[in-house]
Amino acid sequence: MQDRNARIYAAIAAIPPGRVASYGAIAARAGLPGRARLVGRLLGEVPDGMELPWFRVLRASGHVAMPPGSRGFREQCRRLRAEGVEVVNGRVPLSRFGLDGNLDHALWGWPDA
DNA sequence: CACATGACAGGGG
DNA sequence: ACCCCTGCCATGT
Repeated sequence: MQDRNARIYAAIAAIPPGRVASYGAIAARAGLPGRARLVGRLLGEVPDGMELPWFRVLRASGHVAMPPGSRGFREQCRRLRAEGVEVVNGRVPLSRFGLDGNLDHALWGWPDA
């Protein structure tokens, strides 16, 4: 059970800077296909201080998942732009920055393939 | 124990 | 491209 969370965190930590991934993609890479919601629930409970690139996780549509205008929303957009990711109206062009759905899988440098 | 909720996703209209 | 509905599943009432 706890091991499950660890794998999800690992999947998120593996997203290269300047790129983004969807909740579903993270769940899949963590060996939990179809459990995107689980990933979202976990991100909502990331203990302060835990170092994790949570801001690189978006909806499958490329949208930032938090309520537009909310504190977290702005924080996420800010951090993404800080590393060169383009955010337009709370949305990121997955065609260019997305890790899933493209030919960029080679960039996921983790232990499987 | 039944029911509502949620940082989700995919398919259809 | 947007809205709605359905499938999912852990938590909280």
